[in-house]
Amino acid sequence: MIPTDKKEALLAYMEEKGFHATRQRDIILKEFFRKHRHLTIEEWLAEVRKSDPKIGYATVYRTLKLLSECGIAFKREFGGQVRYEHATDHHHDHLICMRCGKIVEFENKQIEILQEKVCKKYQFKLTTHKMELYGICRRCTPSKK
Amino acid sequence: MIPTDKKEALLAYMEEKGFHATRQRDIILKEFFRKHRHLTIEEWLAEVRKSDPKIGYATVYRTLKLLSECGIAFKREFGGQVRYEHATDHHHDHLICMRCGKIVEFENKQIEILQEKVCKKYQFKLTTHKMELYGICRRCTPSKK
DNA sequence: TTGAAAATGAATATGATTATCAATTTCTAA
DNA sequence: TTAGAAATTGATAATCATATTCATTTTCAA
Repeated sequence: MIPTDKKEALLAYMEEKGFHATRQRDIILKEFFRKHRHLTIEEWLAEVRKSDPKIGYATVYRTLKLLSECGIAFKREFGGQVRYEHATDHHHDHLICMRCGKIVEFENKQIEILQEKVCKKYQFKLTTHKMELYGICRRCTPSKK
Repeated sequence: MIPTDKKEALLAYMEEKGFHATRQRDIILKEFFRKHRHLTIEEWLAEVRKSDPKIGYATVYRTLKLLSECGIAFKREFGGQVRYEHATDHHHDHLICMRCGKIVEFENKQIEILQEKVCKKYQFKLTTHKMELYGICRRCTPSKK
């Protein structure tokens, strides 16, 4: 369920920092990998509490931060809401349905090449970017019958 | 100083809504057009208070919201900070220097065409998008001498 | 097993934004 | 011009998401 390499990365990071393994962190890690989604902290908290209703708000905050520090999670911000998603080794952006909230990850090398071009034009050295496409997904589009 | 058409747009909007003209709104509008920048509310407040130190926080919030409602300003969000910029008739995105905070507006039709393509691929109907390129501007790049 | 260090979770603090409300200002209509 | 209804202001309080504090509990190395 939990990818071995991710688990090891976390343990190595905790070892290095002198952090302790705890029941709560185990639960949160397990729940994090059970869902392949881009959930808000509120939503992750709800998931985690299905396993242990006593887990606190702050612990979820702290543990998601920990997961992003050791490269297991990415912290994202869509429309003012912080979300944590599974880290990937390739860069990707997001397509968001404004009606149902569905989020699709996509990659487009051509766009990234053009972004580099824009930066060159303005003499900027590109470090990172943020791109979100907002629209209406197929399921939310009224059919034309 | 204040573009006539913008001033008229605001007056028409206020007329329609039954809003009153006030000294504070005049000052804020004037200051808004004095600066061609993407300032935060905090920063606009500071500008406005140079003309009238008694103007309150809430008034600036409300008036910038008013300006965006009638199409004079655009509300933006960079890195968790809300900013208000001059409205333009063409869509544009932003290039942001991570060191000095310099913001450059740019337009790139090719990227927008590719964004449409991505949406088509995932069967989304594109409504709007958000793209920010973060980097280091020329002035902030150490020269290689 | 023990004690130092870290983690938890409840509560509180913070920072940005929004709402409340009494006092003031604007504007319409007589 | 003026009265009064409606809107605005600005100080303050409320809200919301996130971060911090701290006493208690847990972990882990010796």
